[in-house]
Amino acid sequence: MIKLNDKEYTCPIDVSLSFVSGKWKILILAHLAQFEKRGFSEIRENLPGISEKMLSQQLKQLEKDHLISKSVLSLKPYRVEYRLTETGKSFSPLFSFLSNWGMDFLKKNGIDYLKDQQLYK
Amino acid sequence: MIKLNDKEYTCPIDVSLSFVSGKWKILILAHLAQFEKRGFSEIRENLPGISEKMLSQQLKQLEKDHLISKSVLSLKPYRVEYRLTETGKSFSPLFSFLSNWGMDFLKKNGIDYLKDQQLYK
DNA sequence: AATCGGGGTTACCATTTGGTAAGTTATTGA
DNA sequence: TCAATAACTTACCAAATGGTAACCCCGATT
Repeated sequence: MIKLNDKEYTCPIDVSLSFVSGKWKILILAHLAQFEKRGFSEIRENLPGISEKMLSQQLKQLEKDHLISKSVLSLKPYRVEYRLTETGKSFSPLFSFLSNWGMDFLKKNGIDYLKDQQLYK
Repeated sequence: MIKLNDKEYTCPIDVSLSFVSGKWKILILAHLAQFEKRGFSEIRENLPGISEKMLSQQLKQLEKDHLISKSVLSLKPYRVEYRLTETGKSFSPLFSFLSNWGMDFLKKNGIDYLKDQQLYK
């Protein structure tokens, strides 16, 4: 067992997973990898089905883990901006692998995601 | 939204994640990627903390999703062997990325996993 | 004055996930 | 004969996760 910050990990993969596991984390990170900077509602609109509570929770955890950073653009009215940190960006190969794997799988099942993308509005 | 087999996915990444999300799945797959073929107890011993119930559940799901295959070597006594299918093997880049990312992170935190491995018996 | 949009929080509840412990069948070794 | 090992299953319970809905402030638009 590996011990770090009072937590135990069975192996390095376990360490990595502790950052990105959670129902929406990878999806949020991948979105930010694509768009550079996004507001709360922009992220929400890109993840059909996520509730504001969930989004808020996951963003907080990602921020705590230093994978994303939040800038408050103005207090009144309250406007924010989320973006990946360097640590967050270091997961990019993960997002592209998962995205490519998923597109491959879809293709084998008769769905051409890239071609049909306009259908998924 | 992408529809496949009565389920909905927000994007290709979501499709990929549906196969490998779950507390122990990636760890089990990565172990099988390393060892080719393993019995039930061999896997369990490699994942400190997993219960037999969990291992049994996760193996069943992985088998149902065709990421691993199970061979029954003998009925009396009951002996089995698990290994990755070709689909399972196609996730290998994922395992190596996560493993390398984890080792990098550990190194930045003063832990040299490769060097200290013998300590983690 | 009322509504919309941005960016949230809170309370409550249901579902899912995970943990513990015990039981099962069968063989091998001391 | 007793214990250990392999490969599970089952029952019961606790904790974590996730969903719904309502509520908050604030400013701009209609």
